[in-house]
Amino acid sequence: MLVHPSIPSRKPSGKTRVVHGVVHGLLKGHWQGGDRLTEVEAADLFQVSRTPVREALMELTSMGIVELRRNCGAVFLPFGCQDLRDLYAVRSLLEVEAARLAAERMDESVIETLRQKFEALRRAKAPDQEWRLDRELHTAIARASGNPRLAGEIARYEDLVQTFREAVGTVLSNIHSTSLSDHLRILRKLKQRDSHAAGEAMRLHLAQAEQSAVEALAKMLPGTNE
Amino acid sequence: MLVHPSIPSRKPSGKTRVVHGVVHGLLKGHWQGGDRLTEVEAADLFQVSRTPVREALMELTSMGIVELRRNCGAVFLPFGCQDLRDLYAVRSLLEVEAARLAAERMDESVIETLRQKFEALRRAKAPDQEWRLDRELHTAIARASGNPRLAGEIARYEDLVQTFREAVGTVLSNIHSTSLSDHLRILRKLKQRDSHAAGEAMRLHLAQAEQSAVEALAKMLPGTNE
DNA sequence: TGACTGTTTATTGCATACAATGTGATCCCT
DNA sequence: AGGGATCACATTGTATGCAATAAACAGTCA
Repeated sequence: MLVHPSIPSRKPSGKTRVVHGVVHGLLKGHWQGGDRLTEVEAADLFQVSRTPVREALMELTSMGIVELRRNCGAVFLPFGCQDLRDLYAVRSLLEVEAARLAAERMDESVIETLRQKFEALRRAKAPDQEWRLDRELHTAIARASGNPRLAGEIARYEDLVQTFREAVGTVLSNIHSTSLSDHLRILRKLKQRDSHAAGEAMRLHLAQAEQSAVEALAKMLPGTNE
Repeated sequence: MLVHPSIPSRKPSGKTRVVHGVVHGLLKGHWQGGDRLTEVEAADLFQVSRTPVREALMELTSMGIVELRRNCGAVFLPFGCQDLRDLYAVRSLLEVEAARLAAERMDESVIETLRQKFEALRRAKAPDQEWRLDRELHTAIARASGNPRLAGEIARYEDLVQTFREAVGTVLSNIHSTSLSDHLRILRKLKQRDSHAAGEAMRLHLAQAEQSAVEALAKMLPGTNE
């Protein structure tokens, strides 16, 4: 959804700080489902005015983190391990379909693009770079589906998990060892234009990612949520 | 996503007016994909300040109508018949999965709820009421999937098409004649807990809705977009 | 002529003040 | 004491001004 400006390195905007701060607090267990947060509370908490807070709360609403209620502040939606599994169920639904559609439309130029991105990912060293290239690969597959709106929804979920990662720092990192072989399998099936197999390979990959994410979350929320 | 306050009848907020106005203009062909709209332009156009305009543009971004670019204004994404088909492809993906999951989890109380909503829909007279009850039925099925996030995504798409309807007035109305039998079939399969059949019934229903919507859009955009 | 740099301008980001609105409590009347 | 109207407060919605930033442009030096 957001286009990355070349070499960002910009100071994050107030809105971004609030979004990250709220997600951070949620993942750290400072808030739970049902808790309320008004605009002035958040503005005071993060030392910004209400304007960026409003924008942040709207973004959090569209992310499914909070729900805005008139004159009641933003109320947190439940967020435990089961909710994370639900999230990955939707993400998997979208990305599996994209992989299926992409397999049917594969041509040489797209295959070459994906191959290059995979090679870049294989050569990546720093975790930050890995995450970025991993995301680029998924984005490329989503675009190859030929359905821009589907690609957009997938990008929303990539934004979401990226926000989670950035909010907790780069803690949960060593996933890519298994992930490389997953990606290789997906690309092989895409190259063969085997729609069903490509979808299943993507499903398997996301199931792995889900398991890692749920385990990481379970460590962060020791018993506070379900 | 948004909870409807009891008996709304409120004056729409400035943000809402801008969102509706932009969507209206888009559907009327006043804007096309690639066109730019800055905050001050929109504020001048709709006679409100920049604050509600900003919020409206962000909502339009999350709806996939425009894309925000720094210091470039909001640029419209393409929106023609093919884009509408893409939209329905995603909506169908989500709602078919919800119907499948719901079928597996059906119990007596949910069946009774759905039956009541269907009866209400069957008895509806005014088009407004029909749309509201139709949406309530879809929402109930989505909730019955047991995946709140999936239900939330479905609600986003229901918001989207509702915004389209409201933006053009209540023009495209007489869809429900065929829709009633569709809904009856879906409910029958759900009641039988036949996951696959329920999903296919939902897919068929949305294919009908897609066709109606595309035809309506084609009439509104006579050749301006593809 | 062409590229580079300083300046100007357009546009967004943020803060503050104010208006509108809903909510809850209090107080009065019966 | 109970019910209803009223008032105070909390919260959101909107307008406006200013600051920050990026894009466009022109002017200069090679």
